[in-house]
Amino acid sequence: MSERADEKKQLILSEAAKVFALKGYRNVSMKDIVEACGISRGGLYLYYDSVEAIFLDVLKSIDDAEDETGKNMMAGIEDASSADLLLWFLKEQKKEILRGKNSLSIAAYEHAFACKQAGKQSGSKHKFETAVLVLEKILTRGNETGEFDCENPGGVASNMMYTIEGMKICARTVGITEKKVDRELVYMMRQFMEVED
Amino acid sequence: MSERADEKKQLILSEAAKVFALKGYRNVSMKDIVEACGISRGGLYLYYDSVEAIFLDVLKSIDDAEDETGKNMMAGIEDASSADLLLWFLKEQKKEILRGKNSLSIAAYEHAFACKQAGKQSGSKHKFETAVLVLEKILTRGNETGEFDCENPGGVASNMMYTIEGMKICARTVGITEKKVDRELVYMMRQFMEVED
Amino acid sequence: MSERADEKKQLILSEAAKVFALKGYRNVSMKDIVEACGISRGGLYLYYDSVEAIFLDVLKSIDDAEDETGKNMMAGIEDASSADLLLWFLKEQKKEILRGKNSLSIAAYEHAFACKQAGKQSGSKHKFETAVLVLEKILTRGNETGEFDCENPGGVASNMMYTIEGMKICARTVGITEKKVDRELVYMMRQFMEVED
Amino acid sequence: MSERADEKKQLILSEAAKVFALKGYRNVSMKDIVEACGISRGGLYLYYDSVEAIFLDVLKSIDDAEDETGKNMMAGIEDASSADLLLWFLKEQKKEILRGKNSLSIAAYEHAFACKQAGKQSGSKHKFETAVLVLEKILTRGNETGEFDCENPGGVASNMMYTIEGMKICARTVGITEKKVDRELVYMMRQFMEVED
DNA sequence: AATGAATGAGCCTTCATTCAT
DNA sequence: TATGAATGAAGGCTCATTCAT
Repeated sequence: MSERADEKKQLILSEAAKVFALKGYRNVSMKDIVEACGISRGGLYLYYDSVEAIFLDVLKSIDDAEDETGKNMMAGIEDASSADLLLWFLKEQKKEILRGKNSLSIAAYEHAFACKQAGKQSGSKHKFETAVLVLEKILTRGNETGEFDCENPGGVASNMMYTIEGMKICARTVGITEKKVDRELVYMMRQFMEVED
Repeated sequence: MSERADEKKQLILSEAAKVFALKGYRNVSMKDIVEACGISRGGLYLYYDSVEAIFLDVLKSIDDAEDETGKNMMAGIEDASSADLLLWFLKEQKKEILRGKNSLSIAAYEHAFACKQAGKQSGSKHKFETAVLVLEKILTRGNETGEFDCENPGGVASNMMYTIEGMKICARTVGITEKKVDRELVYMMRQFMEVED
Repeated sequence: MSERADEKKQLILSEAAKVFALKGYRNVSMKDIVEACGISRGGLYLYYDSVEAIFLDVLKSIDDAEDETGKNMMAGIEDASSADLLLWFLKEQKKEILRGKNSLSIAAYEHAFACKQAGKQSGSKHKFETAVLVLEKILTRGNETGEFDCENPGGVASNMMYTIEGMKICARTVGITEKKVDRELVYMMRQFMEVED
Repeated sequence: MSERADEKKQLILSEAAKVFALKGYRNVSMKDIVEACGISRGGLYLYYDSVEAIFLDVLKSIDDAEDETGKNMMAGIEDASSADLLLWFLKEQKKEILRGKNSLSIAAYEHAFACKQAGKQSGSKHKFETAVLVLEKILTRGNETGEFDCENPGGVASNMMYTIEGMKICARTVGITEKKVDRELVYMMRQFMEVED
């Protein structure tokens, strides 16, 4: 693919991302994206065959960006305390939980469901498992440094991520308050460390 | 509404429920339901104006049925131990988590998202909050009988329900195994009672 | 037809007349009439096969009633002056012109057009021609009594009715004011009699 | 709008005009127009959103054409006598009155009624008022040149147009003969000029 | 590469009409 | 007679996808 084409794809992805954040996945038609990008219907088809193809690429590009951020973060604070790492991690999760619009999460859920219905495999698996692993690593390190006292880092990590995932979905369906999120996060941390209110 | 019409509605609801379980919410058209029910297009409109109206009634009829079951269960085991009640509660949740197809949960999520996008209010809030309350009541009673040792029943209940909700959504997106569910449930119970592996 | 059935038809006609006055002809469906009459769909079909059949009967019943009124009026005022008769006639026409809603005239036009399109004959011909004849008779009598000075009563009568018909249709399309109607009527009368402003 | 699109619109308008002339306004569906134009359903929607939008544009294009003709006519015969202008004007009106099919007038009436029922404003007002003004101007000029003797040109003009409008509607409902039209026109002209039979 | 007009399938909705009760 | 549930045709509209330019 030429450099020119690559730029075009970037344009499409960044505009499409806004559309998905605003309208979810199921409500987005090729027309929406075409209009958001300011290109022609046929032009879009030169790069992507379907809304789904675009969405998958949007997700991928965002994941790549997040991985990058994550790595930089990790690298930049290699000498940070485990508690700091944990706080950073949970703060990110909290942001994601509370980010209602401007977030692709609803679109991602919708897409996952559409895949399920069609018998396809959605791409969200990797993201969740990665988060569990990162969390587990932080806990383990905290155990080593004596910051945490966590018998079963793997189990705790996976429990925490399920709870966080539960809050994420609840925020998008039944609703949740920031206070509630904070309470849950503190509750989780108490399992292996001292937290003041 | 005549009894005749009521029977027809029951037919529609039960057939539609199967369709929603199979195809989710967004993929279901009036045509799908019409065909599933073996009635005419116009005939369906005599009873329901839209797919959404049908879906809401399907949900309601199921909730009613569940409330009924729940009450009977509660009544039938009023002298059951709190531990038994908790086990029954968690077993129900586990079933719901693992019930992939044959479940309306995906459709319910999709509907909640569609509501969100349209600025409407989905009906799932009540269900979640009720579950938290039931769980809290069980925990409190267990404290009183000395079966459980749970300092903060409200907090634990809400934490447990978020975790369960997280597993539910994960089961429908990234996938989850029964073993994993069991491990999480045991982990949760360990917070306030003795559980053997 | 039994007396019972006749009463039912009367009910239908009187309710339907209101509907036609309100919604015109083309916007009226069997359902509208059924609802207005408070009878069943099938019940209506026992008496009338179509909206058109009902409308024609409504027109007929109204024409009959008007003929009756007209005859009574004519009889009751046989010794009235021709000028008085003319004034009564024009007053009736004015009322009809200005009666926007609450009038079947739009429905009648719509029906006539529908007939035209379908190659049928509408029933409005008779009404118009009758009016011309009545007017001509009044003018002729006025000539005889010396009240009017009208060389060509037939021509004037037909001219006046076309003008009145023109105002009627304009009232329903481009709009017309009462003042304008009065001015036109006075203008017409000046052709054969003295009229003060 | 590109030239290409403009041509397409022209095609649609000219085909649609035939359809409206043949079937009136209320009997015309998008499907009718689509078939008349030989294009696809979706294709038509690229240019017009509704039958009404098409009809309004048809009317407009015809009005524009008529304005053009009128101007040319006026220009070409600036030195014509007022009597000639009047004759031309009345001849046009006569043509319009007698043009049964091949005329959009029924459709225009139907549309006006549909607007009335829907509480909208139909566009026919302008046309009528313009005609009154033109006629008044002709009469006034005729007075100045001594060709006519008309005390009240405004009143006469409006009276004439109501009568003409009456004939127009009668031609489409109760029917009218050419002879009858001629007689009326002569009758009107006699009000302010000498006319031989 | 890029355009955007055009297609046609598919869904939604209404309504005249029939028919078993 | 009377009911009103049921039907299916018909019309409205949208959208993914293609294709000539």
